[in-house]
Amino acid sequence: MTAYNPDFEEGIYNMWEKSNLFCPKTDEKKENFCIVIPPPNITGILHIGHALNETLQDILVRWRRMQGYNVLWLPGVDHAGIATQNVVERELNKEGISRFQMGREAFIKKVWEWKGRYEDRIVKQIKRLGASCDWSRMRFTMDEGLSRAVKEAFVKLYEEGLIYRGHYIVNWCPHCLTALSDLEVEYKEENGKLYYILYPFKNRKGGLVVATTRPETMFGDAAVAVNPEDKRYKEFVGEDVVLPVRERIIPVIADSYVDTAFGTGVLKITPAHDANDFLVGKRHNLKEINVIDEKGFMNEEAGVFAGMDRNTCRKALVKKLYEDGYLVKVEDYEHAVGHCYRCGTPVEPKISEQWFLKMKPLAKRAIRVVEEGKVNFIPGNWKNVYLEWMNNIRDWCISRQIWWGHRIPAYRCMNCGKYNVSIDKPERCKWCGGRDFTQEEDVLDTWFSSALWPFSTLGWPEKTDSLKRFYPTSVLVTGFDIIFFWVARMIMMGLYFMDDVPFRDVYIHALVRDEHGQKMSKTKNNVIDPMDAVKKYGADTLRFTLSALAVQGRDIRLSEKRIEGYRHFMNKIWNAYRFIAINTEDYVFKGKPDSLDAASRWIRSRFYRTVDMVNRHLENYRFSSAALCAYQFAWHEFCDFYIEMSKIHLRRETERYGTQFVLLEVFEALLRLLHPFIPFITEYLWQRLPGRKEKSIMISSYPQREDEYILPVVEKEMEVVIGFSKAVRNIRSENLISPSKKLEAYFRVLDGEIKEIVERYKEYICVLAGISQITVGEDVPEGACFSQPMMYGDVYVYMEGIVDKGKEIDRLKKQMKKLSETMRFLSKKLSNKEFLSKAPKDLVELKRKEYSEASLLYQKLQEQIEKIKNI
RNA sequence: GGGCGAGUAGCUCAGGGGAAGAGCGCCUGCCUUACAAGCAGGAGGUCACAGGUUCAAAUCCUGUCCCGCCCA
Repeated sequence: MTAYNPDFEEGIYNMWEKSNLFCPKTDEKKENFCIVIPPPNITGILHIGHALNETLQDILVRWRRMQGYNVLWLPGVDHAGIATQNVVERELNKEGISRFQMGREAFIKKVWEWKGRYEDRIVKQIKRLGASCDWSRMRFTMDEGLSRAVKEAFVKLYEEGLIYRGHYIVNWCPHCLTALSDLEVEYKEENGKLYYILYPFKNRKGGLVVATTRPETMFGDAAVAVNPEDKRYKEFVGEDVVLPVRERIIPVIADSYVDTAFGTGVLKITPAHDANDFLVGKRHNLKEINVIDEKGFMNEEAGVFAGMDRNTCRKALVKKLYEDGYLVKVEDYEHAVGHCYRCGTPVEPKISEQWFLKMKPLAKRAIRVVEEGKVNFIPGNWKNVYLEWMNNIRDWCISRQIWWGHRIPAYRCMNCGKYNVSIDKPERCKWCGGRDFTQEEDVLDTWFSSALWPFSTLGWPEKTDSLKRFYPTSVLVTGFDIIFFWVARMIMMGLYFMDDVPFRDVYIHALVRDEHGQKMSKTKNNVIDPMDAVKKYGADTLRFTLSALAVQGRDIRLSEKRIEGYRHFMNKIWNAYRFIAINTEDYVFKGKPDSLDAASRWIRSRFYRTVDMVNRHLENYRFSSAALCAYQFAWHEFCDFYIEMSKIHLRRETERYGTQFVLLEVFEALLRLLHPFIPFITEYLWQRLPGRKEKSIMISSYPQREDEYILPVVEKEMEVVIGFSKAVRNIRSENLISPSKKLEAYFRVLDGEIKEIVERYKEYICVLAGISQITVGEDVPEGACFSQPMMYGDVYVYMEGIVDKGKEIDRLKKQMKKLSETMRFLSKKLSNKEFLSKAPKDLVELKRKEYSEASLLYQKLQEQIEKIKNI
């Protein structure tokens, strides 16, 4: 097969899995390396962001495993409370069934069925990407162990006074019918209206005009407020006004919260339907009048408007206000409106009883560990984002009025009505001794269980070996969108329950966008489904593309063309293998070769330099640099030059073995170097190389810097060889000389050392440049020649009469132009006294040398032009 | 309103004080027995703008303009 075809990928994965290669060894002495996967939601299928996330983790995990670490990559999925409940509900609605008809228990059963289906699907997809997770440790946020951990955590936090139940205004989603945390609300700019409404005084003429974006909440107004400093309204503070339409009497109060510049400087205060008003209400002891029900409909407080939904009511009410003469004016007004991040419905601030987790005490330490570098964000700028949020953190509303999730372990005594919080249902009420309980209906925010993930998955609250061994984990790889939702909360919980950070590094990767920088979304129809890409190009190709694009601090713009481009790299490796296989059919291992040709020593040297760079890049999470560095070596050094040069030595009996040896040696090591990025093809080809010791490349060792193989002298010599070859190639191409035409070349070399190198490696140059014969001398050759002056020496190619004198002169003149620009720049520099005195000495020397070289080349070009003219 | 990031070749992006780099695209020539998913060569950029620091700025500083994201 001459072209790469990734059909073998699935077979390779099965082999790994069957051979148990993903599980950590029990070797106590080895250093541990552990990653817990950011658990994908069970709502649907894997998207390209997951593919990036899994790829980067797998690169780290495979790399460390090969380096000899005791590696655990622990997989799992998240129950994703509201999101999952919504998708399952939508499915049921299609069949005309509502979850309320089914009842809680039957509905939960349905969701578990869904979970089973989608977990399987997601796991299959993660496997298809090549992820080397230890599947025997697969966890689910609602499995038995994790449920136990959640209860344990809740009870402890409650007992220590960090969890409390409170009467508070929260963000309420009228569609999902649940409270949301502050983080789960997305603000979007909307073109609304600002309504100016007259509230007449009760005891005097006139009234106050308030400005509001939400007139329909006025039925819940408890006061109107002005700023105490506002001279315009000072005299009215303490007066009463009459609420239009409802004709309820409410006071005028003064509160510094009021912005004098907003609207008229008079605000209506609706404590039950606005978070800020709620606080004002608390300060002034105002009544909290709820006028909108949980589904967003007006209740009886709205009088004739009762039963309308929020928006219908607004329209009807505005009309009524207008008719009755209360509506002063309406302005267009752009403002941010909060929407439920799961369903997009505008949230309704609502007063209710909820469970909260106090954040300030937990945040304190979580801030310190990041400031002190015990947790390290990469790239570092995310540290500021994290700290900024943590320093302004507010209590976390953790209860949700949904069915799918961890039911809160709080039991209300039917006798005294108080809560007993405990892991299991209590025998007796600790307040009154009652025996009859009902468990709290609410469930916990999904992120509550996710916050425990790095230790709950390792067995907490049991003191397991795994926990001892792998906590703190080594690194968390995730996207910036969940730094607050998840990363921050894990750090707080880890510190609280484990008394140590959950991970030492947090690598924050980019968002994958489409080629135009747009977020991928189904509605825009610009999604690249990772599984489609895998089917079409292979998982290796997708992985390599993603890692090559995974640059720190910038979003990834992915296009199919890009993926296709990197498939060519797989093909290149595939064909390099074919070349080696064809040329080592007779190879039998006979020990280390006694001596090696220069090309072989050179490629080894280049390889180990590459190895060093790749390792350093990976240590710093520079995935893109690491991948591209290996790519550059594999394609542009190993294939472009070494394979070409090896052809000479393979032909000679005495040298054949040594070259075969190094071809195999370096290629085998190159496969190991590339394995974390492209695990399938490297394994597939590695299995086909002779003389392997291990069962799989996965558990072979990762290449590391080997100083004894790095040979600067050989590298320097090969540089000369490549330089001469390129000069000839340039002449050939520029003069449209067919590649099949063998050329005779004359190299004019004055430097003895260079002359010696050229003489010694003539063959390489011949093969690389398509030359039949090279003559080396010191004189300028006679006859018609194309020329290419270089610092090492000048290259001349004989031609029977220069076909197009003008063209050749143009080519040389173009080079002269470049040189003269260089010379002008350098001479300016070198005539600057300050440069000569202040710049580093060796730099000045270097510039001097560059100048003399440039002028020498310039002169040579001029002479050659003259010569051609005279032919 | 506050913060963060970005502006470099036609496109996507590296680089981060000593005169510009890659991939893709483009142009030219080649099926040279590993690879046409390839090989060889080439064109293409006052590094957003304006100041400043420096012998030297794409790179550091200040400001401006655009773009994106986060928070309020």
